[in-house]
Amino acid sequence: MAKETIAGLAKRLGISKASVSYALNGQPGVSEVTRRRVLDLAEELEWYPSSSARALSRSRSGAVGMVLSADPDLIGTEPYYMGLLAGIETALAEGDMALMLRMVGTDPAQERATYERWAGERKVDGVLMFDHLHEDPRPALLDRLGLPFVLHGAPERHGPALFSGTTTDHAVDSATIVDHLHLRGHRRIAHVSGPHRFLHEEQRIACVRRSAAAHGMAVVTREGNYALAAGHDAVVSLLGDTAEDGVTAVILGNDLMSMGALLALRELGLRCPEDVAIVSWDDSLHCQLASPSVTALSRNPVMQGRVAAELLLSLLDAGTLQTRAMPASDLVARSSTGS
Amino acid sequence: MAKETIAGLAKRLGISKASVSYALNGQPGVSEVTRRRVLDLAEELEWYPSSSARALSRSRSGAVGMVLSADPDLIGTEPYYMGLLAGIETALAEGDMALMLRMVGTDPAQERATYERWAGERKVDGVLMFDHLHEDPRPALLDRLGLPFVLHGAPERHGPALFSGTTTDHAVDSATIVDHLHLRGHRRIAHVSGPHRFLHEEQRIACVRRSAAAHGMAVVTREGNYALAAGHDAVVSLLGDTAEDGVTAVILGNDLMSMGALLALRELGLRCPEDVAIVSWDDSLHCQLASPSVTALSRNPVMQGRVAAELLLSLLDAGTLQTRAMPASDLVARSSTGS
DNA sequence: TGTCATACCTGAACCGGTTCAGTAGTCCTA
DNA sequence: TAGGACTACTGAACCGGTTCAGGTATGACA
Repeated sequence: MAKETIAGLAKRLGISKASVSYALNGQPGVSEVTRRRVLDLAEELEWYPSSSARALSRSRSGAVGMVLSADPDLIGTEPYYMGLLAGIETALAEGDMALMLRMVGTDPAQERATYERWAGERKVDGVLMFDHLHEDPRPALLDRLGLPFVLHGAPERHGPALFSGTTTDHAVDSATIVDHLHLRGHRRIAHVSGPHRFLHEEQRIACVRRSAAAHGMAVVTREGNYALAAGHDAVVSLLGDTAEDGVTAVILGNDLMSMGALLALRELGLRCPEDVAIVSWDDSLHCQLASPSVTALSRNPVMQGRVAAELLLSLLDAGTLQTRAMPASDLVARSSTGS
Repeated sequence: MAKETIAGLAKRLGISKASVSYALNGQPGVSEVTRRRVLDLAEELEWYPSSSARALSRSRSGAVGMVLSADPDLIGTEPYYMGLLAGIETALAEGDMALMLRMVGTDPAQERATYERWAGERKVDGVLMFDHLHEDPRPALLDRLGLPFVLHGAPERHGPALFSGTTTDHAVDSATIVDHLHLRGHRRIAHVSGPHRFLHEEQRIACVRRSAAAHGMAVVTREGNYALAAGHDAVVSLLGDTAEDGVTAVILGNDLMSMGALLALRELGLRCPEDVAIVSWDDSLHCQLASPSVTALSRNPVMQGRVAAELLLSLLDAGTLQTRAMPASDLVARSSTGS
């Protein structure tokens, strides 16, 4: 079947292309009876607007882009991103926007090159980004490129927003975790964070310190990279032969490192939660299924993705910069803290 | 900065748009010195072709689409798809194609509506699909819509291919699993498959039966839906109070159901692998981390995604229908079968 | 009756590329 | 020296929408 076009519809109805366009887009300039005739014919012939023609004349691509940077072989292990993606996609679909996905390696230059290309080719109308970095070059880059964006996990700021983004109150989340441990009698805890280059990890570290200090608790910190082995190694270094300080609880930056921590405890002959308690800063099926099951902060990635996408949509069609605070996360108490 | 266009380049160089276009696309019709001048200027001005203009005039969108149908809240639990996605995306990027992702619920009508829309709007040049269904309406639909596609997990066919796709030799995979169990002394096994509406599940059931029969082993089958609870419930029904037959090993259709099976065994007070062995038809971190760790068929989703995407690329630019057989999967022997 | 506002509609330009048909100039060959 | 082949280039049409400036017809009002 040959594709119908606006010109085709116009010819069949004996009217001009312009009228057909006005009718189809609900714009004034056509009578109700003409509009109906156009709409009926369009439906009958299964006419759809050509997305590229529309993109060209409207200078809007109708798509937003998202770059996932991670080792392709490890990407499947992060359920958090899949959840985000699901939330993002449902919100975008409601706003009639398509999602363009790109996966690149861990080299940050690739992510930036992708943005440059997208902007140059006008392939996406906006971009969703994650994880604010220390001295993050990306906001300035995107501003220079004229690409609207939303940063999921933006720093909290007082005063007017510099860009759209979602924020998380790390102080509340930290207090939730630390209080939980304090209540269970822990006085010396460890915090194995993700990489320090992520701003939110720095903030978490500071907030955990503050919350602990308020209870008179001591904190040791280690830097991990979110991989299983990092959690494992950190725990070995904290609690193995060379350890001197009596750490009785470990907070780990994500679910994978928490799993690594459990493995390490088993190797070291330490019982969980009797000897050492474990808390994960990210919930997932892994935390539920592990034995012992792991107490975790539940962050609801689907909802977060949805909110981030909604921010982007409103930025795109109203130009309103805004930040939105994520609701505080709930702690799901499980066996690893003796609950 | 105002966007540069081909017309702008042409004006600056004092030549025609046509020459600029030829020069930029490596087409004949311009002298080498002109080509260089165009290329140099384009680089200097950071010119990129407008994707929508190009799409319009070439009648090619430069994107391929993929619909993931699943409950948004459960999508994160299937690492297999994330791996596929990663493989697909890297292959597409090499072929300079963008990936358009759409997530819909479990209603198959939504998937079909998406294809209709994509075809009507000419938003994608082709589509990647998964999981051949019983009497699958999708190939016929896509043919009618004129949308090229690749079906990952197509039925094996003798004779010319009706469409492009990847195939898996379920007989080999089944034999791998069944032989492994036979070798360990199991004579009565259970097979908890995924939903029968998937063709590959039917084939797996038949192949397991055949492999088992060859060894004189008996097989009981149950149908699951890939969810944790399904694996749990199936095992309870197979091995709980009401069970009569002495099943000593259970094959589960994916990693989640395998985890459910482990939970059920624990509840029933059965030891794994001493009382009952478990094999998962899909490997993942869950299988590695479970205790006992679960013997699983490793399917390498990243590679599979890559192959599927390559098939689509060659279909799009050469029109060659082809099917490609996936290499046989390896069985990763772990504790759940006493390895 | 003339003037004006309004509703409805149209031709043409435009978005930014690709591509076809045609022109001029050069060189080779008979 | 005419003819043909080839190279380098150009103007214009085209892809399929959107949108602007204008053109009629109609009715309201003075």
